[in-house]
Amino acid sequence: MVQASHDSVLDHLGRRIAGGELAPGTVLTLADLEAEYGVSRTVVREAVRVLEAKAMLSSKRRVGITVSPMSRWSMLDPELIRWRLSSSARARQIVALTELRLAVEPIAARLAALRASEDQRAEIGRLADELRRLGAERRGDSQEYLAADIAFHDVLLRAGGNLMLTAIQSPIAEVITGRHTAGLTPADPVHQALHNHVEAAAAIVRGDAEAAEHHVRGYVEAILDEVRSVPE
Amino acid sequence: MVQASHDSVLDHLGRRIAGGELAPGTVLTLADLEAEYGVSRTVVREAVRVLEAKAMLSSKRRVGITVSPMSRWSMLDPELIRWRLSSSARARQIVALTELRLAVEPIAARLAALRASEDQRAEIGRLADELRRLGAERRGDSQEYLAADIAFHDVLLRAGGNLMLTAIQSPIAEVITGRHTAGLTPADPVHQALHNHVEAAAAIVRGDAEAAEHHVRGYVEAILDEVRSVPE
DNA sequence: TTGCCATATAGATCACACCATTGGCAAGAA
DNA sequence: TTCTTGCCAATGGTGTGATCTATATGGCAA
Repeated sequence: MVQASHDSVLDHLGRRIAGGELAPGTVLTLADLEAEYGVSRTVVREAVRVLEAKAMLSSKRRVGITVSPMSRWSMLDPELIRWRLSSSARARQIVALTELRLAVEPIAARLAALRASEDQRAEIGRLADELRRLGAERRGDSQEYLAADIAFHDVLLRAGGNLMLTAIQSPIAEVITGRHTAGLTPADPVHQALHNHVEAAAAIVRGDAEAAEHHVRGYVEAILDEVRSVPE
Repeated sequence: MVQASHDSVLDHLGRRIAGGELAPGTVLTLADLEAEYGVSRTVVREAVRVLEAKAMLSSKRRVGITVSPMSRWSMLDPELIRWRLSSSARARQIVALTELRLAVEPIAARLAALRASEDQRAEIGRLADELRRLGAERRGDSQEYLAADIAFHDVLLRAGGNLMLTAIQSPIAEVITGRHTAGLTPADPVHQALHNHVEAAAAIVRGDAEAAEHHVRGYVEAILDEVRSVPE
């Protein structure tokens, strides 16, 4: 658990940088930040250290604290992804994240088909059934559908047994939720996408790596087409 | 720039956790760490904050600082990847990282074929030529080959224009270097792998996304087979 | 047995002091 | 004028003591 003061300074500063308000090259000083946030040096320093660890800032004696060029940032950092999702770069970040999903999810599905435990296979099958059922009942925009959708992707990524692939679960969940909250999920799910979910689940259950990879790629490609068509 | 004291404490503590010496559930206190490393609270606190940001530690009043379960860690964090590569989990980490490459590199190649700038296409072509030349001269184990190999993957990932995909460049470079340093790269490169590099480059140069993806997948699959055969 | 409360504990924050580094300026040399 | 040298002041880095705050825990009472 982290405290309010540190957390809020870190979060606010992180957002300002991620959102471009503090452009790369901008120089700050500890004294400035102390005064601005009205907190002690300790708090500011610790926040700066964390942002330094994400390669968003770099501090040098006699110079100050400089905002690093975006190309250096640890873009896979979940916190940074969240900040960018809540910034004006949101649309671009969603596309980038979906491209990452297009890379990761099919491979995770392949691994899941090979390595998932019995419990995980059962869980994936169950969740796919639920998605299908809710879809058939035209409840694709319900809370239950959202929960099942998130759980489905969560198990899928975890079942692959690769913690690095699992690591993008939380940003994915956030995007799915965001899409739902924005009212973009239709009550009547797109037939092909739902079909791919169900087929992917079936393939994982029976251990068919090729099919699992193929069907997952199918639905992520559909999502990618969709998010690319959203204007920035 | 970060200072010696902070850096070394962070690095050492990070390694101990990443390497499993400090198992999840282990409870530390600031006072312990202060005494152990012989530095002030400030330094320890900042190191702990950074590890907290990577979800490797969590601190709670009246309890202390607890090592978090591995499933929570930000496994895509470059620093954490480096720590794991230098721990006893090295072999497993290399396999996991190669599975990630299998996901990411083909997609990056596809995007590169679609989006690379003229300069980047030229650079990729040039690097592939150099790899082929050095390979033909049986200099696959030379420094030049290593440098060209790293540069090739670097441009490939960057040319896709997705900063999240680019972000795994440095761990990949580290693995390639590690493989080279360990003397695992033959003077006479495996023909098929080299061929796939050259074909992938040609495909990117001419903007053929399908072929680029296919050839990159080809060589990453070969690498994956290889690293999986290494005993832990 | 259950629930409340006092208390000790450990992190969170603050304020201050001093150190180490170094960018930039000024003086002097070429 | 241009370059070198050396000093100075600014700024982050580290250390320390004090105080605040949340909370795990044990003891007491109902």
